[in-house]
Amino acid sequence: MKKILIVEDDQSIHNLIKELLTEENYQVVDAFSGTEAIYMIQKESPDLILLDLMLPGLNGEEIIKKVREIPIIVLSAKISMKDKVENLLNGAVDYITKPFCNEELLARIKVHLRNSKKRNQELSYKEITLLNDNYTLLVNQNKIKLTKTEYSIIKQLLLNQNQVISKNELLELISETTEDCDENSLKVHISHLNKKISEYSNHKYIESVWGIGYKLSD
Amino acid sequence: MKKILIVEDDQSIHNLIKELLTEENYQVVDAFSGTEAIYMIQKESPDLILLDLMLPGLNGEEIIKKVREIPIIVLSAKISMKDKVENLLNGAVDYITKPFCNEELLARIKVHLRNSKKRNQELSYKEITLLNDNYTLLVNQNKIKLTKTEYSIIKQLLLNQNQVISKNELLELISETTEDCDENSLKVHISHLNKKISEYSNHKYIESVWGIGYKLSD
DNA sequence: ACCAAATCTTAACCATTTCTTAACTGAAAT
DNA sequence: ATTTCAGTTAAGAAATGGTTAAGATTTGGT
Repeated sequence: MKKILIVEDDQSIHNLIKELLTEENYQVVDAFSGTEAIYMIQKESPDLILLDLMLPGLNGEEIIKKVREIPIIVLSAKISMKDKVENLLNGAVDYITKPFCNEELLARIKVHLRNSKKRNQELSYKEITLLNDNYTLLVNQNKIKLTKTEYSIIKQLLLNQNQVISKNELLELISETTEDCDENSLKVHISHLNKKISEYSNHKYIESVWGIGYKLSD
Repeated sequence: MKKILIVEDDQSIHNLIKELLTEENYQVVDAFSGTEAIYMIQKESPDLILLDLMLPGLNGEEIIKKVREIPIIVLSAKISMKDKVENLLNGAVDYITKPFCNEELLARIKVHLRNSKKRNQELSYKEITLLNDNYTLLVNQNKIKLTKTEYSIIKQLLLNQNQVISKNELLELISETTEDCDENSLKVHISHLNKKISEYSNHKYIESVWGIGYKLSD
């Protein structure tokens, strides 16, 4: 049974959605403010989030930027194209304008739950494992805290284990989270990652492919 | 660079989208009918498909049912909720109604490309195999690291197994990656390649064709 | 709204890899 | 035999990668 977090401060809309989802056999978790949403995400780790944008506490946009692992569908009365595009680019997987049709909402939820199967698997390679809830990397069972950039990089490498990831590809990925990142920066991040990993392993993990990019070493 | 297949029979809409995507640095592949779409999917294995529903040949709905691995965004003038919901449930990842806003289309494309993972195919000839996107050549199962120039050369030869590749052709190819490469350079690169391969094989692979260029030897 | 801490970028330096140049040797064509 | 092209090798040039530290920016807590 899939768990869905509803983040919506308007009581009547909230209940409407909750009823709809419950009828469809989803497990529903509630949040009525931005801060409560953050708390519930950590506590319940839902499979999908329905997110209103205008919230007390923390607004929706900031939640989108924070949350990387869980698909977020924005439900908003804001119909401006700028809002829509911005939120999609920032990390939302879908944007539905209110008022919406129940069937469409359910269909879109199903679409994004279909994909989330892949997302929730633990990523491992040899002695390292990336934990998907927080920014933690296990190296021979030792926990290492990663920054979000380091996390993005190692995740991308783990997702494509036998491929070289070009520097540009990595940069694009990173610039989703941090602006203004060039090859120089990337070098530094990779260096940090290798240093952190090497504390608990003799194996060199991230290998450069000269002039192209990086890959996990064999 | 991501490859996107546009399936749309209306010439003007097709071109409009193609222009938009090309500007954004996507590689575009075209299909103007359902049957052509199926053919291009197999031949080109695009990373994403933009699909019009009303098509000559095979209609869009059937394509959605056939294709499982590649994300499909439906572009349709059909605005009925029934159509929308049905296609989403059948396997499309998104549904955009025409006329659409360019920015929204681009944003939604990005969303669905975020999730998609490209697969790497291999190029083989006798005992050698080029692991694509890995810059590694297998010779009798022994891994050999290639530089990007060596990779470009051997890849081109493997792509045209029974043809002689002229020196100029190879030079043009190489100058994409490194400037200032002349015939002398090319000689050296070929020599390096042959040397590397010969470590694990008695067979001579790259053969010169006097005055013309090179080919894979029989 | 402020300050402290964490994180990211910039820049400099050095090490390493790859590329080109060039000289020499060997092979093919006329 | 001579000329032209190919293959090999070594050395120097050029480009890229790794490391580090400092300054800038962002984040988090009070």
